[in-house]
Amino acid sequence: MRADENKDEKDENPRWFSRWEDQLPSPDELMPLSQSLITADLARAFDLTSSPRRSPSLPPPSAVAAPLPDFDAPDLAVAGADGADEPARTLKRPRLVWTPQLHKRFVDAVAHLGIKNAVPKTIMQLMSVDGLTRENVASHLQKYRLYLKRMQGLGAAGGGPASADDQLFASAPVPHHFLARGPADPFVAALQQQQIAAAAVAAQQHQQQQYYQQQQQQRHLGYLGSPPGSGYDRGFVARAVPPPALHRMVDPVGVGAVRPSPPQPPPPSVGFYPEEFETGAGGGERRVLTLFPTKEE
DNA sequence: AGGAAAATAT
DNA sequence: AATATTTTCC
Repeated sequence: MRADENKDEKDENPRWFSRWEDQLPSPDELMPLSQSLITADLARAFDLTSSPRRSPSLPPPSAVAAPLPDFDAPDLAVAGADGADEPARTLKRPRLVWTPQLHKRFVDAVAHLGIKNAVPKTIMQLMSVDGLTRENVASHLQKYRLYLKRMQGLGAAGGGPASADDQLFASAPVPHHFLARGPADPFVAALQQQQIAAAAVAAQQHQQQQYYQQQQQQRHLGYLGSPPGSGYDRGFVARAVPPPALHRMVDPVGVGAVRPSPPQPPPPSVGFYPEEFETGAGGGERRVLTLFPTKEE
């Protein structure tokens, strides 16, 4: 089920490189971005204990621009400390959980690729998240597009807060270019604001939730993650660890609504996207792209 | 491969 | 029961 993961290809214009450096390097986002989706279980199953963080066959940057920062893969399950091991039996790929961080990265990738090249494969390559498959991305992209579509519908009507439901998507500011034709609509602007605002909250909540989940799961697995209160946001990528059999969790807090003014979320700096986006290829094309060919751009 | 729909798992 | 993610089909 996992024959080809990252077989890089070739073409990419060194041109964007220059730009990338200008846009991506948001201290906040670049640093913590990469992550390894290879769970400890999986790694073990393959006897890859040493864990060369990177994909063995990860080819030279010449092919896939690697503007996305390198990282320090936070191994989520590093048991072995006090005799707790994880069942590596489950060789099935655990469900990928799209954390706000991951999604952010996804959006970044799409944004910087320009709709033109924003297809599953390229996106995946750009994200360069170990273990991420094309399918994962394709699927997410599908959903994301749907989300954007819905969002476009809102426009300047009497629509209230776009969609407070898609917490995940709300966790990442949608680059304006993604919205087909969205001049300086005050509403759109406001909407963006909301998104951004919600982003922080969403991320936080999601974070908490995730944390909670992990706690539960880990508890079952027998190992503890990072201690609360300190640097809890470690593993950005969380795989749904195949639970033993029982687990029933209902969010203790109302994670369903994102409107009450939270007593503590000082909206951190959410990165914005510069308004670039040109099909830098060939030479001359310079039109604003809209995410997908849903329209006729 | 990409995209959309159907199937599942949570 | 509703979603989030995966798998299948075109």
